[in-house]
Amino acid sequence: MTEKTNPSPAVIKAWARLMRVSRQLVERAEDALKDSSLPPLAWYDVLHELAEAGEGGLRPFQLIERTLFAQYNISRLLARLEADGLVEKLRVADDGRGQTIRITGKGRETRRRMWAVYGRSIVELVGARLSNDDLETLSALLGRLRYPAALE
Amino acid sequence: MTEKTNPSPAVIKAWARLMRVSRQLVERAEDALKDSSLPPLAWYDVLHELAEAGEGGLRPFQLIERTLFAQYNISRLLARLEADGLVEKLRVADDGRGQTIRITGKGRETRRRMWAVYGRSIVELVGARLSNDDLETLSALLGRLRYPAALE
DNA sequence: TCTATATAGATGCATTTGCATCTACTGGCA
DNA sequence: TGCCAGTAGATGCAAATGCATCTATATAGA
Repeated sequence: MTEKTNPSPAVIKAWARLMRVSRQLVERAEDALKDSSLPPLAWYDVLHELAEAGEGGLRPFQLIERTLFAQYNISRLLARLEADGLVEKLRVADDGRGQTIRITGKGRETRRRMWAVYGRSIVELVGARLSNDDLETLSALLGRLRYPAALE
Repeated sequence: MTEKTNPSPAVIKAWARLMRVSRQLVERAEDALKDSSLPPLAWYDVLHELAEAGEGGLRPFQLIERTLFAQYNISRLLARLEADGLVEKLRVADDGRGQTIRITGKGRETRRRMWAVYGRSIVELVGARLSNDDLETLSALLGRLRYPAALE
């Protein structure tokens, strides 16, 4: 007996909707940021992690773990953020290869302004369309699609 | 009384999971295609639409409607597909501005080979993790997040 | 200690995306 | 017919992404 490898109509439908809806939502959130002359979502993700990390900051490889960006992507994104004065790079004492990234005051301010727009998008695009119960259901279902795989 | 614009924790959680999971799934599906030396997902989307359209083909603007790609993106994607011999561009009689895109035999064959890999990814990543009922529930919830907005 | 291997992060180069604009044709209307 | 706004699609240029590789430091083992 072999493994089943042909997607059922139900899986295909769910997959297609997931692909389509997630792309649409990202696009709309990005558009909202652009309309307010704010940086793209990727910047928010990084600033958010750094803001949560506080004054201790984070190492780039920790950002990679948390955000799913590729290494070279983080490297250049941080360069842009630094050029904009939103983060600062600090030499780290016990590892000469590495650095610690810390968000600056300007970075926090930018994050705050982005959140005002981004949060509004989230409410409009999702919050206004699903009840609290639906949201819980959706989160639970998506949670089961995460990697590394949760226990099945 | 003003509109609520601050996302609840439940919305934020659902949004975050949707963003993260969809990105992970796309990435894994893309990786599977790459591992088999096949073209990226975007090519599949277009070839799929064209295969469904049959011999009559589709106009580029119809592809844009169906796939959500930007106009310039479709324009260049079609150029690449044509260069690879997967589609052909036909002058259309009643509109001198436009063209009709038709999938070739090689295009159909490529689509078939992509589906063998892509379909398997879909099964592994989603089909194996959710029951049929869960899939229906997920599709329904995502359906309510589509644009243009379904009746609410 | 010396060497080999692994890890942190940067970067050169090709490809792709995004934006704005351009060309070509259409269709409405005076 | 002649003009003009609108639509279909292509494209120049700048920015971002992906891939492979590179440098520098760290760590493990002979």
